[in-house]
Amino acid sequence: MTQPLLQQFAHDLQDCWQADYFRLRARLNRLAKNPDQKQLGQLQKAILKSKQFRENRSAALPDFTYPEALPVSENHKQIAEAIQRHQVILVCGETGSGKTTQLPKICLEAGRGINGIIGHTQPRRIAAQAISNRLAEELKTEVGKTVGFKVRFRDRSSSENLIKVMTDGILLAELQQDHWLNQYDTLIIDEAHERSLNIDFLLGYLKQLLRKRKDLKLIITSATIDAERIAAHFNDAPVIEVSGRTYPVEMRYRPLHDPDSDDDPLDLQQAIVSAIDELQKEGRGDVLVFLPGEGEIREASKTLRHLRDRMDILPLYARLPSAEQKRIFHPGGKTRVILATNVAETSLTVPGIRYVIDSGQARISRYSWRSKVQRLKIEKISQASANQRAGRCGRTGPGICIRLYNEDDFNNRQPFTEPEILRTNLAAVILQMVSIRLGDIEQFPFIDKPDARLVKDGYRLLRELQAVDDRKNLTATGKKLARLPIDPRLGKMLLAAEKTNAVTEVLAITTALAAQDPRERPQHKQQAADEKHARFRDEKSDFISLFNLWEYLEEQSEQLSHNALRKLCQKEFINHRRWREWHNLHRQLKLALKILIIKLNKEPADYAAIHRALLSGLLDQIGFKDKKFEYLGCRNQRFFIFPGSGLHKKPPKWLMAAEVTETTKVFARIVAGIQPQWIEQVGKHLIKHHSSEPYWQKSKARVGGYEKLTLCGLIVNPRRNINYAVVDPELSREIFIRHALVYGEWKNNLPVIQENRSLIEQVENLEARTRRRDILIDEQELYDFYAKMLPANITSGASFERWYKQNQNARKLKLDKNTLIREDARTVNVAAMPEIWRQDNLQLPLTYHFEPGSEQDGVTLKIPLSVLPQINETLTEWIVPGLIEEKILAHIRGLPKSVRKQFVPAPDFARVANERLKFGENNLLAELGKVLKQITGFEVKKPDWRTENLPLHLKMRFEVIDREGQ
DNA sequence: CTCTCCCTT
Repeated sequence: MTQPLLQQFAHDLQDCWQADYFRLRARLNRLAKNPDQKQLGQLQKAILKSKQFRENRSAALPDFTYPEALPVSENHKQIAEAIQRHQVILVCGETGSGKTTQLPKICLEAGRGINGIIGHTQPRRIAAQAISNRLAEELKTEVGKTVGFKVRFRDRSSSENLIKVMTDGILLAELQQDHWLNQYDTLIIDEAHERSLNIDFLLGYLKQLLRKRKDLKLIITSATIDAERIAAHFNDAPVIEVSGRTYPVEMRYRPLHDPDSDDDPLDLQQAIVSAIDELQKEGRGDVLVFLPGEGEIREASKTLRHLRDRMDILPLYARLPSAEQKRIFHPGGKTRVILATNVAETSLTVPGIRYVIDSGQARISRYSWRSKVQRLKIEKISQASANQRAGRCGRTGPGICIRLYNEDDFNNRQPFTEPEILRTNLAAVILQMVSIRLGDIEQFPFIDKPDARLVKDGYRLLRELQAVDDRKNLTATGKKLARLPIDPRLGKMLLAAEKTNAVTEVLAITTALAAQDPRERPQHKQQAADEKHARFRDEKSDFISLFNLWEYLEEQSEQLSHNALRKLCQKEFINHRRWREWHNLHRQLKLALKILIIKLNKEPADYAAIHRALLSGLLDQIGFKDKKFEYLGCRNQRFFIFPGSGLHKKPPKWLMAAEVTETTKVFARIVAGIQPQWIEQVGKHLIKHHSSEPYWQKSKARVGGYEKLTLCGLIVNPRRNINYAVVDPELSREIFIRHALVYGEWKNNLPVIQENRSLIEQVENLEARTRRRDILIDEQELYDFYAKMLPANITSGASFERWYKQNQNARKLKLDKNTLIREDARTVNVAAMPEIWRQDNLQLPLTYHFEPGSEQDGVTLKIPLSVLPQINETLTEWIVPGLIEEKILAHIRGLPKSVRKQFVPAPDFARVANERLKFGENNLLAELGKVLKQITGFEVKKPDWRTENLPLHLKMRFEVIDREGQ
């Protein structure tokens, strides 16, 4: 019963709308395994609805023709056939061939656009919008129906569209949601030769996708010169050449230094002057001069001052105030000389140019993975770029291009400009790739594979931003960053601002950093502009300056009409268009934050809250003022504050920079003063600790030490007190055991420690009394005893106490005397060294000290002042029994030589004499004299006895104590 | 101590 029904469904699926197909097929497969009547009914409805939708699309197919004047119209049949026959084709032809607008129509002719949408991508928003308008016009419909477009901030697309024009960035963003790009049945990637980051990523991705989606067609357009490489990347896809509708351009090479002439080489400015002279002889016509940068343009406009009454000298670069840029598109009566940067090469088309002068140079942005700095150096442009420049004068009639270099130079140049992917930081691309689980980036089929070190560096930045972990997996932060349509550094600032409660301020600032600066400085009104902008300026932070500007403009835009705001912007030197961009970006990000449930703070945030959040995205762009005006940054990089900064005159000790770029010098642009402690806190995960000097910190009963903190080589804190156990628990444990337990340098109330300590003191006292060093087991043995007993995590008094209280085993730490006394010293005669001195009824304490050479060495008798007169000094001569034999020996040895020789060997005489003496009875020397005479018959005369050279420890010391115990 | 190409989610 269900089987034929399922077959019918499978058949009907073929006629469904592409975007539904895969989803419905999956549902059908599930039901085939596990049939359910109710769900089958629902599926049937869904299939019918989708079929109907597709039929509607088919019915909406408009009639169209190809404009006869366009070259591409001649080949439309050939191209349509190629599309039907191949999955990928390349169409190349120069500008003016009409390929951009006609290709979508050719796709319709080839039957595309019904099952799914024909997606057409452009590098620039303005172009996408203009092309969709043009297409809608040619197809006699309104934008938004058959033809839609979608760019940032503006979406006029829907599933009704047969053709959807968008920026390549939009297609990439859609990839995040729909990895299969199921809503499209055809994709046209236009201007692929520009090889932007977006295009290279798309072309790599599409190569993989085409294997999985055999129904998807891909058309790539490119300049002829680049076509082969791209075709090769797509398994030698066919290349269809479409002739351009351009006029011939005569090339003239006028190098600065002519090898055939003895003249001195010209400088660039002189060369421009003579080129203009030469071209004027060819007849009237506007001139477009390509120069590397603003500086050269300013200089050239000065050099060409003398031509001003005959010609309009017009600068043209991206940052040019909008009023000045408009003059380019509204020609006056005079001949125009337009001094332009690369903007005029691709982004802007200057109408009516007859002559081009090409300096052959451009500022090229290159990111150095070695120094992590972006460089903007003047370089020689490629052949492709030079040809593009020359082509700018062949659009309305034959033109002449003067190259300020020679033909050999041209022929020796690189054929193509290096694609952006080889010379930029890849963090943002990698984040997107990881987010859509593209697997190993090394395996990704890029047309030009970026250097492994560049990929590694991109991961490095993502690690620093905590977007990926050590194993290159996306973290929770990384997932959020991938969903924010902004540079990962800036996204990170926003996420950090949630924690510091400064989202409102940081949102305004990050969007300002992502957009272009709306502040204008017209060449001749710089001072006036600076004065107007001065009131927003903050002396500590350029970021705050941006926020001040934001607040002002927001307030004004709420209060004023559109026109009034425009006028205000003009008066205040604010580029209104850029302000709109900033505002739109802000709105878009605010919405994205809302989706992530990140709330904006109502209360103003303070400086620290704002800048700590900003710092989290700029941790590798910090600097320390090392010399006057010169900063030392990460990896020993030195840099200067950009002169346009509000901090330029008052440089702070520590700063962070939104950008670090090398031009004539390494400059930090948009900077703010920071506290080094913030770096320690915000950059915790990147800080390297260099610990040193562990020591026993008696007051805290732990091991203290010091550490130096560095971040990417920069010393953030030269010397910080630390708990050493955190960095080296093993060593700390050793030090703890030695000082706290072995040496007893720990005050505490734990009985086991107290008892062990007093036991050790007893044995030490024994050593003092017996004047020996070898009774107590040595320190190492005591250390080993504790080390064996203590768990590895005991590193301080506190951790010891915790363990001791919780662990019955800890009682085993109790020492006994046998453990403490060395085996060979167990038979020490202690009685001969009494601790109490007795005289009649008097009992006084005797203390012992063993430190030869010291005043305190020997035996000390403590006598209260009150009993001092009662002390029998004669008795004290006998010192203590344990020392008397040594004292006798010393006395014998102290005798004059002639006397002394009667008692050789002296130790034997001392021993025998001692045996015969009665300890403590009468005067020691008198008794000794008697005994010696008994033994030898020799009488020692009284003056021969010397007492002054006797070692100190053989004389009783007296310590008199007054009533207060002093 | 003094200045920078261009895009985009």
